[in-house]
Amino acid sequence: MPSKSLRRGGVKPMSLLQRLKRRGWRLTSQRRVIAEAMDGEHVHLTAEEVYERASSRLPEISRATVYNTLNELAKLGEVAEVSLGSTTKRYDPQTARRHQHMVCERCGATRDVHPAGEERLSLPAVERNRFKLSRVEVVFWGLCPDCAKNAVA
Amino acid sequence: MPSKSLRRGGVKPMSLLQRLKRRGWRLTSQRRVIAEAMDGEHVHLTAEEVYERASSRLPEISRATVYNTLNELAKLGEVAEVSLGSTTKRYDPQTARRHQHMVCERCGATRDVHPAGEERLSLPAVERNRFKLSRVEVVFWGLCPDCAKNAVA
DNA sequence: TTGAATGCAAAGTGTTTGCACGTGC
DNA sequence: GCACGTGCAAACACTTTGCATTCAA
Repeated sequence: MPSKSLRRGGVKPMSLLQRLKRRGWRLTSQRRVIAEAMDGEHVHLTAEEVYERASSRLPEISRATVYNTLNELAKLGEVAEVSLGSTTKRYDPQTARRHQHMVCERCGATRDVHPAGEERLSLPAVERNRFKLSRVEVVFWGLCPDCAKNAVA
Repeated sequence: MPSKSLRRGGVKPMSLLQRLKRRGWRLTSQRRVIAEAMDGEHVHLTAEEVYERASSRLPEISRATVYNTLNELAKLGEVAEVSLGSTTKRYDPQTARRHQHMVCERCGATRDVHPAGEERLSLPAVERNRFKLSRVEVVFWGLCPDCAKNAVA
């Protein structure tokens, strides 16, 4: 029986670590635990959260290394910096598959969403104001099931 | 001859200051210069930029007052906090008319855009994952005319 | 008059950086 | 071996806060 990700019609994407190895990225233990800490779907950690996860596996790691590494990964395009409401940066390792985000206004829970290829990059000429558009970022806001339940009161 | 904003079919919106007076907001000189500093279309200032503009008119104003006031205006819903890439908050006084943003990836120039009422709040049920959606935020990224010109190289 | 707003300075987050030391390739 | 990564601590950028003073209503 095929795995869920295969059933959805795609090829299972490489892990972040695999992608970095393939690039010939110089692989230290610090970089490995960072890459492992932030991999997965629906994962959008802050630098501090990456640090917590990484240092539970490698206690001598420093915050500076986490910050440096996250910046480098972002520059390489292997993770994406996302805002999602707060001013604290979050990092999204899902760069292979174009997607958007859905965020709970109450608790901040965030999920990746994959709309059916609709979002066109078009804008009426008057509004476009001679900008050359390259991408559009979409965030859906609402209440997650748990918060919606408790919000009835 | 009607003004441009009238020709576009809308009623000219009240200024931020007018809206605050109507609310019976306690009006100090500091609050007045802050409201005047950040009003207008396509205006998305940082707190520091508001402070600069305000203190050029009222040199004794303090940053703390600017920050306190911006937070209060945001809580009242009279300005919106927007992120737009950087980790520094920006403040948008255009709360009357629902709109989105278009940002230059190179220089950060930001314009309000008003799409033709398309953005539906729908998402396939599978993707919606039982979230109760309330709004969608859209940011168009690209190059402004000036940066597009210089980017040919 | 009085509760609310202000200014100052200190403290609190989140992030970057200079430099000596350590290490993967 | 050496270029590059790491750790530390200090610096930096942005924002919030405690408290005494001032002021709009």
